[in-house]
Amino acid sequence: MTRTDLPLRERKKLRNRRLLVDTAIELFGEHGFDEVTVEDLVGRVELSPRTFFRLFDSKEDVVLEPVQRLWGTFTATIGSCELRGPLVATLERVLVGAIESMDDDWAGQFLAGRRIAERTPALAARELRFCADTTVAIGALLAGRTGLDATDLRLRLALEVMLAVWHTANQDWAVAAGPADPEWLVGLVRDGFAALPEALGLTVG
Amino acid sequence: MTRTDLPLRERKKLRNRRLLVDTAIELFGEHGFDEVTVEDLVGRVELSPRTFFRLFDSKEDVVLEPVQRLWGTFTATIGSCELRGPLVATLERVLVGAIESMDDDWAGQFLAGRRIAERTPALAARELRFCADTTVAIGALLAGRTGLDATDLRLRLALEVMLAVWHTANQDWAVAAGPADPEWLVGLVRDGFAALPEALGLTVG
DNA sequence: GGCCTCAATGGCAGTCACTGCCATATGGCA
DNA sequence: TGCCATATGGCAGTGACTGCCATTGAGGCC
Repeated sequence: MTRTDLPLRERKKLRNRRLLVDTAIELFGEHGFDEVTVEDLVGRVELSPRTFFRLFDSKEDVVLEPVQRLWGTFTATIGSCELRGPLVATLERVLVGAIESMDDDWAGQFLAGRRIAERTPALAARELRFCADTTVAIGALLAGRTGLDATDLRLRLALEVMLAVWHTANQDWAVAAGPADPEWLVGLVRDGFAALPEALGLTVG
Repeated sequence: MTRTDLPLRERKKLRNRRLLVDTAIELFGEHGFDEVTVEDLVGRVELSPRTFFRLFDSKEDVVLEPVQRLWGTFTATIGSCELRGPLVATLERVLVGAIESMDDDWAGQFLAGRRIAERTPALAARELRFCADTTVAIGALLAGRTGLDATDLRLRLALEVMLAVWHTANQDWAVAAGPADPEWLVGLVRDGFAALPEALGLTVG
């Protein structure tokens, strides 16, 4: 029944990681990120603080694990995806694909983490950095595959614009009520990309 | 000769702030952000650590003071600027205007701070958050002035796109050699906005 | 000048995230 | 079973940051 493709030690480690993520999101969501210490958290899952910091680089990272998962698969996909049509369209396709390929429990964790991040500036900052770091990596990958220079302004702008859409979609998803539905997020991402031309042409006053 | 429009006590406070910013950028630039403690820093300017944390919210903030100054004037301007033509064009105009209205020593400090931030993840994250926070404030301001809903997708996208351009311009400015020239940055910002259509249409493969 | 008020500062003790070091325990394997 | 590699725990230490209280010094009033 249980997967045995990994040695017991690895599975134990992964189990502890998952347990910490679940418990952290639950505790932080209920009492607030700053009100729960690492010691509180590891006490709940019978681990030592020292071990926590071997499994995660920081207290923030445990909440942003779903974010890392998403961008990890995004980066993995971008290296082998089909490059057809406008680059922005490709980015949209890969992003949507990455969202749809996530585990069933990803959406709930991601959304819960995002709501915690919204009332915790330090977390919000860290999340922004994850996205920014990823775009740099993606830029290098794409430059290699397309023959463009990694410093090409258009390439970097296209990536930053993808982030722009991603951020707006995220905001709207976090606000939306109801259960965490990744397809809802996909719709918001699509809406964002579709609204780009109109946003650039928007005239006021 | 010296400005006397402020009481002595206020001037002293401001002088200490400026002194701390200057010294911090110098020390962090030479030895690295993580290698210089707050105690090291305040030792150089004969202040207590306790006072440092009353003048700045965090160790990071002292480096990002130029960033705050820029976005502060940007926000101040956006409340009273002329709203004509496409919103994105207005944002470009106000951003350029804000850069050009900075003090003479702003460019050097900003650039030095940016180069420190590039090799200090925590600083980069904080800087991203400043920008993100500002866009939220700007969004609310613009929504009030234009009659748009603050949650309007096109409005938020336009703001995020401005950030996209800003980030690329920043990267290029930090890489560029030579003395810190704000007009050079203005040119990069203009280039970024101008390249947006091409970036969105960019086709590869 | 002398005095009073209040903001700015300094010092101190404490919390908490995070790290290096060493001892211990436990899975993997012959 | 016994050996080795790795994971874990405990401990002591660093450094950012805060609350509290005593002290200093600016600004106004007589």
